[in-house]
Amino acid sequence: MTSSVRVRYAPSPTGFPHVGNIRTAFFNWLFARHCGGKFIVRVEDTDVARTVQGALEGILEGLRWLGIDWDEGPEVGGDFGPYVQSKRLAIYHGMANDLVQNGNAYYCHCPSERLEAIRAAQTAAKQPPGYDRHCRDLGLGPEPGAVIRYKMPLSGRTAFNDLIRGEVSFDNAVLDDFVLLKSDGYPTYHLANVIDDHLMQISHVMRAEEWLSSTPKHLLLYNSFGYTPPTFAHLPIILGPDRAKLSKRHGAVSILEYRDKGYLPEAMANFLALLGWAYDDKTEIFSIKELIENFTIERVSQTAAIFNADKLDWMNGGYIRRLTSDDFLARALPFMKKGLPEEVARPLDNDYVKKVLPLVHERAKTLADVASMESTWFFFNDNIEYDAALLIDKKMDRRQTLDMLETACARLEVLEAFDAATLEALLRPLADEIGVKAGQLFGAIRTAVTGLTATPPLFQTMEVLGKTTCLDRIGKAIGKLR
RNA sequence: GGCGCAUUCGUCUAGAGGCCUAGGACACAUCCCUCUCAAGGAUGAGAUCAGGGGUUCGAAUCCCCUAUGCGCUACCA
Repeated sequence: MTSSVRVRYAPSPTGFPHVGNIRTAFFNWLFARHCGGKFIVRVEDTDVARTVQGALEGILEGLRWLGIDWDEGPEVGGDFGPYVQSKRLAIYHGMANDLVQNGNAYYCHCPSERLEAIRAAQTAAKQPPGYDRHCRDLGLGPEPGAVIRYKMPLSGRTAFNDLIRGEVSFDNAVLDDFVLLKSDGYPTYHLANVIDDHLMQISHVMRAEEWLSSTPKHLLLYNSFGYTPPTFAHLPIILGPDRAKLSKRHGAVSILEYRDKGYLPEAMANFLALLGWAYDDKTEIFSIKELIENFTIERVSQTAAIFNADKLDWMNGGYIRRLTSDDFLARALPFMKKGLPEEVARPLDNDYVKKVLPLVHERAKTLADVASMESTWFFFNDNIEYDAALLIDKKMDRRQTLDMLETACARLEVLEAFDAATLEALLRPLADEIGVKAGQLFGAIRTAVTGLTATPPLFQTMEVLGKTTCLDRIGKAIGKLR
């Protein structure tokens, strides 16, 4: 299917790949793939001061991790390049000059001190802020330190139909004579964005809601250039639990942090898709393929959404459980290797690790959980520490527990095989024989052998731990009780 | 302050005039399963659809006002 749909994700390399940003990229990508159109990545590095080294790499890495590929952009090129704005400066200069020539823009020589002064005066007088258009009709020319400003119409209304919000309109009178070309020779977002979206033949501009207010500026610019504007769709933003814009103090906000914490890309994609989009009143689990099939802008919500970390955990756990054991093993292994601390067990025995991992498979909410103290340390660390009181069941006393453990230990010692089935066949009847509940016997052994009260199934755990280790640890528990 | 956008269970949402005594999911509670923890199953609590006016035989759904939240109001994007 061919389509004239061309959408773009236009990140500024000023920081890490924020989940809100990546979600915007994802919606654009889903839309492009759904329509059989093109998805373009364009780097908007026009703020020299805020550009940070390596930020772009992180953003692209975040995209790749989620499975988002791009048809044109950095690394892959394309017919409308370069896809980095700092390499397109000549284009912006030419276009800005044209605007000055035909009277739609003008040079402004006002120094920043003056701008600050008028802003201060406006705030003091409770006046609406904005440039006072001092240089608008002075017919000034270029000069070091000068900027080019757009000559905003003083009356009229600019309206457009947003695919998500419907009819939106603004009075031109409230709009500023905004800067098009900065004094350092770089364009502002407004200028570069409009020119590039046109030159790259972008059909739909899907961006965060914070851009809604500047859309009339863009529309006016398209008009001044004689361009046909694209269709706009302003996406709801993502908020933190306190309803404030999602930021670092809410915890992880970089998509790569989620990767490093052991979230699966397919779970993350599914979760992100549901932040501002819904298919129907019940379906929640979508593969990437299903997302592409079903994604439409009409079903994007217009309300800001709070990032619900609990639900992400739930979803991630579900995706982890649905992994085949081989797949789980392959994905969890690196987390096991880098997650366990030096003092616990080095070097790691691969065969042994492979026996441990299946036991935590259905219990893990994230891949990193496989290396947590509460889940697997006892498999690798012989110096397990715990309170002896944990050995004793609520309805039993120290003496009874001691006798029970001693009996069990003696029976275990003479066992030839030490697999789960054999252990269960021995221990379950033993509880009856001693006259305690199975849970009471198993509980004491569990604590003796793991130091914990919540673990994977006891017999499988003991099988992996092995006879020597189990007997040794039960022996120590007996010592604690004496 | 001005302008703009938004407002359904704590959270994510379904709902496009009668199907809604508002459905699903997360979280929560209780129960079942069970060697613990998970997982799974069942049940429950939880929203007078921000408030107030209209329009209509009938409104969560349409209109107006108010409130609240958020965004923009930079030579940042």
